[in-house]
Amino acid sequence: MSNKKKTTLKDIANILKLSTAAVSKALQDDSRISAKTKEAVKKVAKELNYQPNHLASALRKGKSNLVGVIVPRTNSNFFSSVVQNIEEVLNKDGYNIIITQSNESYKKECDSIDTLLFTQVDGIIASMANETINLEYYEKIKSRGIPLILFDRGENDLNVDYIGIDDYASSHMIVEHLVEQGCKRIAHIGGYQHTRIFNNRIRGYKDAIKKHGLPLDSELLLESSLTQEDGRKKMEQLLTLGTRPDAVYIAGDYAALGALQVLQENAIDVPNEIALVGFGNEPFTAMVSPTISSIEQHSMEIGRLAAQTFLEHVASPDVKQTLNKKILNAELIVRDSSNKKSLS
Amino acid sequence: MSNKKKTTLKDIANILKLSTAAVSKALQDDSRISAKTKEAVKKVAKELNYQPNHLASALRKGKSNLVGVIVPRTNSNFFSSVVQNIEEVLNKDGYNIIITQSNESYKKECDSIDTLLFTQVDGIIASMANETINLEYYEKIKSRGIPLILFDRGENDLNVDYIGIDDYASSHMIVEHLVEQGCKRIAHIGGYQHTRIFNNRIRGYKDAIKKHGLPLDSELLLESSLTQEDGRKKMEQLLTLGTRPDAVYIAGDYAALGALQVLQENAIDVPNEIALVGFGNEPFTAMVSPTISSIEQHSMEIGRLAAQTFLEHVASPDVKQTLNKKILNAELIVRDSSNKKSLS
DNA sequence: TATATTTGCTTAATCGATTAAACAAATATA
DNA sequence: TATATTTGTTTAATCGATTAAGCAAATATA
Repeated sequence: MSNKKKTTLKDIANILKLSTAAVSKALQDDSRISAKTKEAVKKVAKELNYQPNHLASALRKGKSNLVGVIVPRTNSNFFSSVVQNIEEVLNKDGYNIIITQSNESYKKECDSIDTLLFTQVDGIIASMANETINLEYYEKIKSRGIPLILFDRGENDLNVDYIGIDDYASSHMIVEHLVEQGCKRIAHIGGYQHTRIFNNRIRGYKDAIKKHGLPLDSELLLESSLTQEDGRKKMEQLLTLGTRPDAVYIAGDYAALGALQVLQENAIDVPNEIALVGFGNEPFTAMVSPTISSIEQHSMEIGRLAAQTFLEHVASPDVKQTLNKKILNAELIVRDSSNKKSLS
Repeated sequence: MSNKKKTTLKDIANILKLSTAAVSKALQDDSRISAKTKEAVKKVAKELNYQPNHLASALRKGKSNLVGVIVPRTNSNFFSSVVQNIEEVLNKDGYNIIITQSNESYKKECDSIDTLLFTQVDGIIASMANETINLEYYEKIKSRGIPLILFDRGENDLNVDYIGIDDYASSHMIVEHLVEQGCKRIAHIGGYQHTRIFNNRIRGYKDAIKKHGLPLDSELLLESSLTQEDGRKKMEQLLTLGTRPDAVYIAGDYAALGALQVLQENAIDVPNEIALVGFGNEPFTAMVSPTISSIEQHSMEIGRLAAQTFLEHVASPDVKQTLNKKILNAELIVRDSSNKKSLS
């Protein structure tokens, strides 16, 4: 029925009365094998539909040509796009990727790391879950001696390569933009303080507010999980304030969407009464009404750089990994939710 | 520096003056190994942070405990959710999954299949790319003798397990609903005719239209790639008709969104002038204004069933795979875009 | 012609875990 | 006491590909 027996080097060798070594070398175009032999081997290999057993060669060579990728989730455009570009670059160099999602859970992330190490990946490219504070499992990757590259959500303490945007500067851009729009009381719904990137956004927000001589009111700065639901909650909270803000900068697009919905339910004019800026440039920000201003993080470039960084490490394995940051400039996409001029 | 040498069975054996065989068996709790030995082995294994080499055991056992998953893309809520549930079920049984995306490209899909077979996966769970017509690569999976399970986008001709919703019945539900809303001229922007599920939706649409004695006008039935952009195009096309439809059923949510935007740009009242129904119940259908009615495909259940089906095959490997369909009932989520009563 | 080099292949070890088969020692049964 | 069985372990083969080392034949160099 189904030709279940996979053909091996041995099968080819038997047919041609050769050793498996000769066959192996022939398939690798070794210079010490004659042209006729190579030709014959390749012919038989094709006829028998020979597929090399990856497990065997990986075991022998101590190299699996697989790279693990860990993302918090795949159903966001940012991560999906990063992954796609990592794959594109690595495929060209003969690597394949294994994607795992942590679902923002620390436990799931640890499991993912174990799975990937278990599968003997040659390296790991990861963006950390929101929950993750304990770096023990990431140290495990390092101690395994394979390259670890972080993007977007990273940690300086790990002393590995990192690719991301300048979150601090992004906050400045946003505040600057809102000030230009005439906003005088700018709130920030930020991510978790303990996550480096969100902390940087918060710092950027604070410094930019100070720089422009605006009120840095503690009730204007909220910490959020940045889900759509929590965006709603935090916006409702802001609306209960004695003096409402006239602009809200939200560190994630999903939360921004939730916030926008609350504003609309309360018949608040966006952007004129309250302007809104999100972060991440998820496709839906351009779909909803009003469209939401947001920060483009250059996911494609991040993916490509992460992959290239891995390849560099493979090329020179003796170079010890250290903290090596590649910071990209983010871009503010101004849309209706914060563009008063275009509406008035 | 980094303890690069991974500890192997041999290391443990040397320390305890045992054979690797005894160590291997001790770790597997073999009944022929004494309690003391087991204890000693496990203690040393823990101290040395022993991690079994998956490649070696997979090679020897002829089983990798890896399952390949192929999806058209990961940045859709449907596929992301299916994948997540597949993973959940399989992890419990000691399997790990490798996700690959075809990006709706036939070539990429073939590459994915090669990668997965190369990685010696124990089975493949897939949803086919839109482009895919040639089934040669899928036959390759079958001839390899490993289980192949299809979901959502499948093909009867492959004679394997399939999990999905009843697309034909879903179309009936939608048409029925629109008729109830008083619509008399219902258009359908469908997917590619050659893709089975879209074909079924088209057949369902046609039959339901006939059943209700409505006009089955060829200009009301359009074939689309179902991207947001193409949704726009096709809706613009419908608006140029002499007699415009009073309802449009679109076989994908992204295309439905594009269509909605066109309607809004043309100041057409949705749902009263033209009602709209999408397909897939992507989260954004509940986010946009008006919210879009859509079909919920029970992604979680599909994922779970797909994984369970794989496990069943593993449990009884001698059972030959045949066409075995598990069809779930879909659910119509009525929202503002097609609910005239709630608005008037 | 004698020696050196190249060519083309084979032998055998290796990667690390698993497992069938063998075997000695301890214990049980007749 | 002699034989059978159980217990606990070792030996050795195996999975399939790779590769260092070896070797004979062909060709080149002195």
